[in-house]
Order: sequence, then C-alpha cells, then structure tokens
Amino acid sequence: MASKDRIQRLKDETRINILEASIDIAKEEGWSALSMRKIADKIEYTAPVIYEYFKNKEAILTELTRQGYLQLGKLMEEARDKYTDPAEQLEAMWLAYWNFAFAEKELYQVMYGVEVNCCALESSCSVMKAPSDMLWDKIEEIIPEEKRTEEYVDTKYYTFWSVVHGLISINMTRQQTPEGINKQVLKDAISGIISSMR
Amino acid sequence: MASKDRIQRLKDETRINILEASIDIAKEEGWSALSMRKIADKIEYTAPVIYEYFKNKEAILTELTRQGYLQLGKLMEEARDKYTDPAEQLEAMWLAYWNFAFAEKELYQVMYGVEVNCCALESSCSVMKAPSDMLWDKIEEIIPEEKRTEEYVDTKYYTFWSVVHGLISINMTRQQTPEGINKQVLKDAISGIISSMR
DNA sequence: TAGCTTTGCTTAACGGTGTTAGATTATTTA
DNA sequence: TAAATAATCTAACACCGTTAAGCAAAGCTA
Repeated sequence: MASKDRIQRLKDETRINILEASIDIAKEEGWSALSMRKIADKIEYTAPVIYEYFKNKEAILTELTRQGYLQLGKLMEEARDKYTDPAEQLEAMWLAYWNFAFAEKELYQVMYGVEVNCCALESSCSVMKAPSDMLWDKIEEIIPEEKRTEEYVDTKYYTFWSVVHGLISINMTRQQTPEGINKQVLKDAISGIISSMR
Repeated sequence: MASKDRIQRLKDETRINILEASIDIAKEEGWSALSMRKIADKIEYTAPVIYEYFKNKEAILTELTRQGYLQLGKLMEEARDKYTDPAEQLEAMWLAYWNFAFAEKELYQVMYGVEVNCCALESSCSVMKAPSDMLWDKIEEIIPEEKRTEEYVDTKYYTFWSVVHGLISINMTRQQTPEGINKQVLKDAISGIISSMR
C-alpha cells in the first residue's frame, strides 16, 4: 500500500519537473523555443509522456500562469501587511507587482503575453524613432524652462508611453473591459500628466 | 525596354500582395496562424517564391512593422498640425496613437508584440482575480467617500494597471531604456495617481 | 508459480511549420 | 531556331504538436 504513495510521489515529481523544465527552457532560449520534445529531453522521457500529466502544451502554460498569479498574490499580500497607511500599502503592492515582474520575468511574460520576439530590430531605424521624437520634442516644449532637464523629459515621456501602451495592451488581451471607461482613463491620465509637468 | 518596367511593376505588386496577404491572414486567424504556405496560397504561388521577395518570415513582419511606424508617424503629424497650443497638440498626438492602435490593430500588434494568444483562459479563475481584487479594494479605500463610485474606482484601477504594465512591457521589449529612470517613473506615476484620487 | 491485466514508456506516424536545393518550365536574347 | 536566363515548382530536411500502436515490466489472480 505504501508503494502506491511512492508512485504517486514520483508522479507529482515528474509533473513539477515538467513545469520547471519549461521555465528553464524559457530562461535559456525564450518562450518561443519551448517545445514538447525539449521538455521531454530535459526530464529524460519521450514527448508523449508529457500528455499523461498535461492535456497539451497550452495546459502547461496555463498552469504556470496559475502558479504565477498565486506567487504574485502572496508577494503583494506580504508587501501590504508591512504598512498601515492605505497609500503606503498601495504603493508597496504596486512595487511588489513591479519586482515580481522582473524577478520572475518568464512567469510574468507567460502571464501577460509579453513576447520579446519580433521587435528585436535595431533601434537606430530612423522611421521607428520618428514618432518617439515627435512626442519627446512636444513634451520638452510644454515643460517650463526651469524644470526642463533631459532626465525630466525622459521621465514624463516614459510615463506617457507606459500608460497609453499599457491601456492598449490590457484592452487587447482582456476583452471584457468596460467599454466607456478606457478613453476616459486615457484622457484623465494624459491631462493628469500634463498638469503635473507644468 | 518597357517590358523591364512592366516586369518590375509586377514584382512590386507581388511584394505588396505578400504583405497584404499577411495582414489579411492575421485579421482572419491571428498572427500565430500566419504561415509561408498560407501566404503563398493567397497570392497564388508556392511558398519558395516568397523568399525572392523577403529573406524569411521575420523579414515580412519587420517590413510590416516599418510600414506601421510610417503610418503612425503621419497620423500623429496630422493630429499635431490641427492645433497650436502645445498641450492640445500633445493630447491630439496621443489620441492619434490610440486610434491607430485600434484602427490598425494587427499592425500595432506586430509593432509592439501584443499577442492575444495564451491569456484567453476564463477570467472567472479566482486565483487570477485575487491580485486585481486586492488592488481594487485598496484603491476604493483610499478614494474619499464623496467620490467613491464604482466607475471612479474602475477608472483609477485601470489607470494604475496601465501605467505599471505599460512600463514593464516597454522595459521588456526595449532593453536600452535608461536604467535609473524606470523606477522613478513608476513612483512618480503612482504618487501622482494617488494624489489625484484624493 | 503460470497466466492475465494493467501500467509505463517507446517508436512510428500524421499533418503542420520554416527553409533550401534541384529540377522544370517559360521567357528572353543571340 | 538555339542557347541562356529567369520564373516557378516539386521534393526534401529538420523541426513542431499530437495521437495510435506496440512493447516490456510490474502487479494481480488463480
């Protein structure tokens, strides 16, 4: 009867090995290089074995996503409970979110679909820089002279870009976002950042 | 001699057809379903022909990215030139950016790597909602009672999420972002949004 | 212990992918 | 018309996710 337990323990271990092997491959070669056969190689089995533990490749990614949210939730709770002031708590939670994204980069990528693949073209391409420069120049123009350092403009530029691109990403991955709210958030954020620059 | 021109015109046309077929496939089935053989089918050739026009599949995506930036740049210029006040110009440019992203959704996706694939799991998964709920609850707590409607909390929540996720995405796709600036942007944005809620 | 059943795992295959080499057909040039 | 060149296709390679079939070891039953 105890052998049943032993076997179950080995099965659990293999399941964990599959998940760990997947992350390892993602760390070494990126998510796009992940394949069932590579996972099988790493856990020293052949590919069909994996299908006894996961329905298919997507199920592996889904499980990793689940574990990522679990881990993120715990980190945010811990961060929150270090403070009592709500504003401090909120900032700590966002910082925990931020830290998690970079400490567990691969998990964050699979959670939010941040692929690093196709945009790896040289940034010196002038046509790519044109929109950036236009925005940068305009931001510089708005900022009053006494504040106008390159770093300050950079900061405002990245703030702008982040909020807009972030909103867009969210709207593209999450389709159930309340329809009217997005443009309102965008406009609020824009005017908010603008007034903060002055 | 004029036949040379005719042939060149046909070649140019085929090149354009390849790019258009790619976008069409992306619109119909998403970027992940794009394949050389499907493109070939659409332009009524066989797959190896494509390699006379583009080095490989990635080169097609790179060219589409280039054209996307070109188009975006023009739209932003047009938007800017409708105003004279810098703040209005800036807002118009960001709105043009926003509008482009949704009008040319596939181009924006290939430009910024927003994949819609793996995160299509049911949003009712409780472990996925936990971090969201924590943030939502805390935001609600900070907002003074007289402003505290569900829509207002939603707006602030999405603003937060956007700026943070946007910053992260940018940092993951663009590696040349100045190192010190990001956390500063994050903190500024957070405290900015917080003070705007009060 | 002999035979049967279940389990664990492998090999082989299917249809798909990006990509390349070689053969084939059509067109242009001499 | 014959040779040379260009345009295009077929076939193949190595990889992918996934499934079916088979083999070998282990466990169970008589």
